[in-house]
Amino acid sequence: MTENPSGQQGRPQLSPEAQDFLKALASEARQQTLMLFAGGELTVGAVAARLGVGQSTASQQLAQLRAGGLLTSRRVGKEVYYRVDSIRTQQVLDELQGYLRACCPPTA
Amino acid sequence: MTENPSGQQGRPQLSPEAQDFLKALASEARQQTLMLFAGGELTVGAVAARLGVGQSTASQQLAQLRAGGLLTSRRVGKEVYYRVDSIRTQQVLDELQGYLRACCPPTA
DNA sequence: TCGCCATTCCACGGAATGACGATATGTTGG
DNA sequence: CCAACATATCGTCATTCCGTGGAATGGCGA
Repeated sequence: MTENPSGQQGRPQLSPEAQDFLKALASEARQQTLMLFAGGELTVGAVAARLGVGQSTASQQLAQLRAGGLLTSRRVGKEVYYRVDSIRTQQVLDELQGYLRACCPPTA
Repeated sequence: MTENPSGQQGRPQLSPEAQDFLKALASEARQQTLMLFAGGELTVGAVAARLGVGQSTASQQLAQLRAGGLLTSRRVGKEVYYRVDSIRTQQVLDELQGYLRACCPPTA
């Protein structure tokens, strides 16, 4: 259990999205996946092909990145295009920065 | 494995420290641990007591947070005091921000 | 309606993580 | 030097995570 048996400790003040953001980026595989989007939009199939992984794997990774606010998706026909969500990414990053300042004031 | 047979995709451009930073913060338990330091310095024993975990567990968590650039340590007698490393934390955060901008230009 | 693409769920192995106890390292005091 | 204390490290075990392939579901278009 990564759990807290006594449950006495308070919970983190980070939003669930920020939690997912960190988890999404903490994986080297997902960092690489994210880099694929430097060129623009990509479909699930395209990502799977470039990474050399199964289609369901790609779909899951993309879902995690989307949950973390790093990607958005848009359905075009039968295909779904993913792309970077710069705005939300920046927002979460700002939240993170605020969290770190709150927890650890640059005092002495 | 997380390997890439084709080896075409480069490795992540994030520094090892930034990697550790993300991994350290991706854990809810370590987020809580970090919050303990809002008040100032703490020894390993104090952290273990407050978290209600074993001494070795606390030591390892603190080591991970230190590896990620979030904490520094200072030895006083037989005790080791940990505290937040605001400067390095900010540096890593900046690197992260740069990485995200690089991978995902706010194009269209 | 049929076929395609994507998503979701399943169960499975392997790798990584987290916590613990025991032990090693290091430091202070007697 | 030795004993006692605080920390670090090591070995082990349980749990979680990751990626896979396969199958079922849903949406959309021909």
